[in-house]
Amino acid sequence: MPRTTRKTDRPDDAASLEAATNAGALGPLHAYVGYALRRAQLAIFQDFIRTLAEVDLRPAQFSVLTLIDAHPGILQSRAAAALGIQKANFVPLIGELERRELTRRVPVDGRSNGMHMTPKGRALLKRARALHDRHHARVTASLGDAELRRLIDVLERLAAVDGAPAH
Amino acid sequence: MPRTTRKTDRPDDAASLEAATNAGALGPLHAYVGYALRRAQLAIFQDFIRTLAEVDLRPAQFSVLTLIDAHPGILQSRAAAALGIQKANFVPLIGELERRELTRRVPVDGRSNGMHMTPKGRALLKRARALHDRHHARVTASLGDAELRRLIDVLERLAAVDGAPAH
DNA sequence: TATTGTTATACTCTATAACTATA
DNA sequence: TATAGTTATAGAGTATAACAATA
Repeated sequence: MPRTTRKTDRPDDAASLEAATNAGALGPLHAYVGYALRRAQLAIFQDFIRTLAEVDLRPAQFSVLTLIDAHPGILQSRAAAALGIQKANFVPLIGELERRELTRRVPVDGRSNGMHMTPKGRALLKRARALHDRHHARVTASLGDAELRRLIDVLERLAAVDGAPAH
Repeated sequence: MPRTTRKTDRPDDAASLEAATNAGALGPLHAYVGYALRRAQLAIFQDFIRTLAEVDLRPAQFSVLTLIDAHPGILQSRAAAALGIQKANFVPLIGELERRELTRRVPVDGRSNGMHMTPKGRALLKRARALHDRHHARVTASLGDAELRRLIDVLERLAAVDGAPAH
């Protein structure tokens, strides 16, 4: 049961943010896109993290494997930039993947590494992707097909605000 | 009515997920709601953090001030729970706000504190809210009014997946 | 000179356990 | 016995600076 705030029943169509205020327990926060985004992202990631625990992967590791699988031989620097991860922080990330023999670094010239999946990495990614797809179906269960497409479209427009890392 | 299951309940979702694949530089990641959510949230928060820097507030501090202002006297524990912040992590957060004389803790019984805004806190929040509103207008500039309402609605449904912190 | 990968470091956010004092 | 607040601590994630080797 969602909170019967029946006190003030005025239509209150003011165009400002304040209009949607005083509704829930969070006050104006309820009307803020950034706040709603953060809560949704946290909730979904929590589900995703639990989902991936079965294959001992965290979201960032999953995204790296997915990217390498889609772009075999991609340079370390390109991969890091594409995912919005600092190259310095990327080093221990792929170091762990390589330690587990899921990926391989192959020098392409004296200073660059191409990144590749190992058979073991491909096998694990296949399992992880199956888990992800069930997770994805679960969290989007309340959304229609068109609604989902619109959501992704809107999110990508939002991500394009100035200050977003380029990729 | 929510779910548009046209055919059967078979894992068709996975197939449609793959369909939107191979499009961009990120491979399948482009079709994943969680990934799109994370990128959008990061981009918007980056803009928000820069926006609030002018009043030396971080997003969490802004949300605490907003909550206290909407619910004067709210208990520390209730506030932390409402914002999805661990009570242990809430202590240094409000300690800093109190050190800056923006909020005040008033004991209501021997073990509970009611939280209140100081005049200084209200004045700063007013400035912060003006900054926020400009930020909000900026990041939602590409969205129509109805689109914005739909987005918030969808995000709140997504945040309701099992595993989300209660509030 | 600019770029790739690397190390070291620091700061924020988050999570847990354990303690105290009160109810 | 349970709750509110606190302390301490550890783990992620992220950011910057500096460096070596190479282009």
